[in-house]
Amino acid sequence: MSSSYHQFCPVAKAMELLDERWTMLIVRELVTGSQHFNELRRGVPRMSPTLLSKRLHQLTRAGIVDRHDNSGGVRYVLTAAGRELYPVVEALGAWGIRWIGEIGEEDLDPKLLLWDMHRNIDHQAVPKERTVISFSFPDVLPPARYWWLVITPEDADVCDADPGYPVSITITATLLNMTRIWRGDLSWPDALHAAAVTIDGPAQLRRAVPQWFTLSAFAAVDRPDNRQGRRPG
Amino acid sequence: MSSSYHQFCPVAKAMELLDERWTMLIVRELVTGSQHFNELRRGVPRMSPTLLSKRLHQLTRAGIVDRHDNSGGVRYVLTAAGRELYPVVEALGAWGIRWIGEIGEEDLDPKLLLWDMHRNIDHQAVPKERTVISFSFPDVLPPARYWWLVITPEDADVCDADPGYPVSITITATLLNMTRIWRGDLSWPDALHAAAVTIDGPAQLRRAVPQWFTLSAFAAVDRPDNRQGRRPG
DNA sequence: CGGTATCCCCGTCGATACTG
DNA sequence: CAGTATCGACGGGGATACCG
Repeated sequence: MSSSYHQFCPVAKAMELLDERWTMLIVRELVTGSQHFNELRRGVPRMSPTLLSKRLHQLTRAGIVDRHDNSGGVRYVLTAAGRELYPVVEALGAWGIRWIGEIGEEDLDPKLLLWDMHRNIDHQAVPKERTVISFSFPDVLPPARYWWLVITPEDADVCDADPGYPVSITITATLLNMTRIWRGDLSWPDALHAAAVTIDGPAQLRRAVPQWFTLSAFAAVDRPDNRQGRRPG
Repeated sequence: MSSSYHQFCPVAKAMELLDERWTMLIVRELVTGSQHFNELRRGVPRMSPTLLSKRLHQLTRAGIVDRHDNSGGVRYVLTAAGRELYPVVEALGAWGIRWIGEIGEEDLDPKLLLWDMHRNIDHQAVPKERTVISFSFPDVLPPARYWWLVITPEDADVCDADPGYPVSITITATLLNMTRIWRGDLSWPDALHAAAVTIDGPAQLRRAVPQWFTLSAFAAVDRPDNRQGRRPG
């Protein structure tokens, strides 16, 4: 229970509910479409389950989230009030991508990156057959260096072990560069031209890869001044 | 120093800087135009000076605020990055006013209310001569029951003691109702009609009073469903 | 899958007093 | 006016283990 600011200002009243650590990130996850407890956890892996549980209770009491216990598992769903937090998340993200360009070593996480990417695949753009993308992050120590994305027209799965299917495309990049592409700090064309990322596989697929991913929702936000944004085209 | 979320998501990076207690309220004050330390304090009176000082340092280090030490006193001014937090404050306030209609006894503060009102006077609408408005909050215990607003074409001052000038207008309302008017939860016409507020003074001035105040920036936000908003006209 | 229980540390914050 | 100094309590939240 966060304490009150003792102010009638609506900004203060809103922040009483939202300024606690992790809360906005949970809202972000819910806005993104996660609903199940363990699904939410994947979006905030460094949060303890106890604390996540507590926050979900708080958000429920605040009328931002509804807990549905239908058969099929428990689902946390945004209420009308919760859905209207979208502009807040949007404004925060747009500001963050514009003004916090430097992301540290500590902020990088291949699992989180793959988890984000798998949620933002343009299934229209991917081949009808099962497509397996192998990711290699040469700068990451072996347990987390190799990842696979298994994409079908209906679904996408993240694997941290070789799923066994033939690999269609291999993407090699430092974790930072792959993250920068995802965030829109670096465009695919620029990255390929500078050899910041390498795509291996049949030429036809290789050229198509950038179309497969809808990048971060904030990738398209304009950057201040001359900072690198997504290149048109 | 707030700790990191260890996430590359721009929402997380933004909240690392903004999710600490009081921080967004200071940004709100800066956006509103306050610049001097003790001026900022008036907007967040329950914050200790130590903590305000700490937050201002943090915001400065984060590149959100610049500290100007020109002669004329120290001024805290938003940087370009800081100014761009306006949409965040706006989104938070709009959400808050829509979804947090209940404000408790604890959130009411005549000093804060008068401080807000004095910053939002339409000097075009107020008579050319010095205008003194006396406020009376019958439900508030005497030390804080009576307030005065001394308005000139250039300036407006809040007084907690009779400034001595002849009073032009007396406004009487419970602190809650005056606050609800200020927030746009209750319109002037509705409040007057329901006798939730009383305006005493010359008829000509009485009718003009509602024009003198630009209400809270969030007063005009639409309310969900049938909740009371500002009445057109 | 969907959480609770427990433990303990350390940082945050509030309160108050004081200074250039 | 523009802050610092100091101090203590509390509770937030991280870690880990465990349960239905």
